Amino acid sequence: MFFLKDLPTRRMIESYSGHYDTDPETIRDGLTLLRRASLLIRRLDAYFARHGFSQLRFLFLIVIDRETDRDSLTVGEITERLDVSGPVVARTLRMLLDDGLVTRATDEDDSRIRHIALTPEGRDRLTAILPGYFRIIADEMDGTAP
Amino acid sequence: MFFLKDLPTRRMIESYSGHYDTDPETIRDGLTLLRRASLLIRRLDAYFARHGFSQLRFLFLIVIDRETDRDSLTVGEITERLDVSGPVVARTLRMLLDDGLVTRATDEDDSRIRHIALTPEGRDRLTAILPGYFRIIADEMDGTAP
DNA sequence: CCATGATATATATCATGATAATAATACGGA
DNA sequence: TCCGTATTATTATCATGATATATATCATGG
Repeated sequence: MFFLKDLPTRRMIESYSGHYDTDPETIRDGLTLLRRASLLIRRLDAYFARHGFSQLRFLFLIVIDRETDRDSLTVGEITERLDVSGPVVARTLRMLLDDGLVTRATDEDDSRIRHIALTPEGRDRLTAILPGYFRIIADEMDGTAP
Repeated sequence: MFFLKDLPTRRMIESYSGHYDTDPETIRDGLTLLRRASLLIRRLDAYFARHGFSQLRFLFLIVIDRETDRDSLTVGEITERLDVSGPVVARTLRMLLDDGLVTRATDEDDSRIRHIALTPEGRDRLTAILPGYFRIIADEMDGTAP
C-alpha cells in the first residue's frame, strides 16, 4: 500500500530529484500508479471483509478453481501461484479448512504432500463473490468509482 | 497488495464474468494495474528496509519536509495527509522520536496539540534515501526494472 | 464556574504480512 | 543399508496495518 493522500506536484518532485537523472514526469506517473492501485485495493479489501473474506482467501480459492485439468493443488503449488510466504499460505489454509471451504488430503505416494481441493460450499462462495469483485474493478477503471 | 503472480487470461476472465455486465478487457487492465503496483511496492519496501526505514516512516518525514511555509505539523495534520489510522501514526511517531529523526513539542495555547518537526538528522536521512527511491520508481516505469 | 460534550493524541488488542526454526518424510551415495 | 541432505509443510515469533477504547485538555451552556 502507498499511503500518501496528495501526490507531490511536478515542481515538488523536481525540487527533490532535480539534480539526479530521473525524469519528474516519470516519477509522477509511478506515484499515480501506486496511489490508484492502493485505492482500488482498499475498496476490494472492504468488499471482501463485508463478505467475511479476505483478498488472500479469495485468491487462494481462485487458483485452485482455475486449474483446468485438475481439481486440487498441493500446498507448494498454491504457494508458487500466490506471492505470499509459505507460513501465510499454511495459516490461510487452516482458516479455509475451519470454514469448510477446502479439503486437505495426504498424497498416497509421498506423505509430506497435501492435496487441497474446493468443497461445493467453497465453490459457491467463490461464485457468489465474483460479480461484485469484477464490478468494483470495472467501476474503478471507468473512473465511475466514488 | 495483490498477491496473484499470474493474471488470468482474457478467456478465464470471460468464463468467470461472462454473463455479467463487466468488460473482460477492463478487468484485465485493473488486475494489471494492481499487479504492477504491488511489484513496485515490494521493491520500494525492500529498499526502505535495507536502509532501516519503512515506506510509512519515509512518507511521515516527507509530509513534514514538503510543507513550504512551516517547519512542523501537528499529529492530526500528519494523519490527514497520510492514509493510515491515527494509532499507526502515533506508533510511527514514537519510533521516529526514538531514532532522533523528529522532535515533538507541545503547543503553547492548547496542550493537547503536539508539533512535530524534523531534526537535522531526519532531514539528512531523507536526503540520503530520496535518489534511490526515485531511481526504483523510474526503473519500474521504464520497464528497465529487473 | 463547572458539568458535559468535543477534540487531540495515545494505548490495547487483533489481523495478517514476514523470516527463522522445526517436524516429518523422501532421496541418494558410501 | 543407513547417514546426511533436501523437500514439504507447519509452528513460533515479529512487524505493521486496523478498530475500539482511554486519557487529557478544551469549549460551552446552564
